[in-house]
Amino acid sequence: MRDPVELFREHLRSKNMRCTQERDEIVRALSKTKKHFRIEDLVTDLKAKGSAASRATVYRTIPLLIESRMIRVAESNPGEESAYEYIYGRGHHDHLYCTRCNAHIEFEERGIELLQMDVARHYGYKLVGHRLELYVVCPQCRETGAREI
Amino acid sequence: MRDPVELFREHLRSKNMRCTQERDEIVRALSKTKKHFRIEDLVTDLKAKGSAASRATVYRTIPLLIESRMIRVAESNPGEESAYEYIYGRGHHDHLYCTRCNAHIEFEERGIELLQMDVARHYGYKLVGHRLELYVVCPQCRETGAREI
DNA sequence: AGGCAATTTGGATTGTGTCTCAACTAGCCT
DNA sequence: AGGCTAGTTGAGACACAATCCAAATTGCCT
Repeated sequence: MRDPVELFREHLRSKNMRCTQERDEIVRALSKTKKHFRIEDLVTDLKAKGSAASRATVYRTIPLLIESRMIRVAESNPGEESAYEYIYGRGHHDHLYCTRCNAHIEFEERGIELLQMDVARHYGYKLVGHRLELYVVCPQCRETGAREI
Repeated sequence: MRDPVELFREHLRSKNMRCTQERDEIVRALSKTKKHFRIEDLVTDLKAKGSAASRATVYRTIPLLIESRMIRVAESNPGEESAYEYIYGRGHHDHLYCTRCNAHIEFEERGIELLQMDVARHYGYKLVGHRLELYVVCPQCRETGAREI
């Protein structure tokens, strides 16, 4: 697998954008985590690590990272800060969330993916992405009346 | 089909909450639209119609409407205001969005729904909801290099 | 090394969404 | 119908994410 920092640099060059220390640091920090992360937390982490990257820079870099397919949106709900996940080099997967404790697990279901392509094709479109989230109540939370989505 | 206003009133009563003119007006306004709507627009519309419902009240009513299953989140992406849709009395459907022009169409694919239940069951969970969004490039937008999600 | 142009920075700003609290009102009881 | 009580409302203050701006810095090319 390619070095994430170098890969991102290539993406930047292909857009005639500069390879800067701050952008490198952001990629380096992200490539080490498997967990979903929120931008504000990332800003704090970077600051703690002594990185020069500021809030504004982090916010500006996120769209570039999405564009380069190194990260993607993992959680996005009204009124709460979105969470992202680093996906470069990892197999594709979707998520299953417990609506009560917010725990999540990853799953892959090839059958669903194939049907999605069928749907897009049926309408004459080219499928370029999807978001699938399953909301469940996990056994531990089963008892109380769950807030359902 | 039941009168939406009356249905929502029942939901309120079941929670020992008051049936107010403002809440009625909000439901009445929503039940007339098929389009996805944003809260700030709804506030503006209500104001224009001479409704007494204020911003705070609208924001407070949205969670109640979701709870009663009369509306649901239709679009939620980082950095943009979420859109909702009125779903009472309408068949279940998911959405297909063009990533360039933001046009969307509704679809239903029973096969996907069934597989979703399989996935949840496989992990021993009870499925209480899901969100499925397919991102496509529509023929009109096909030409230019699409921003993919 | 020099110079240009793009990028970064930090503070100010915007806009969404929440909270506060006094005033109001729905629902109930008699 | 009148009045009590608790839930609800509205206006504005507030909190926060996210963006914008001018000024300073940096990477990059020659």
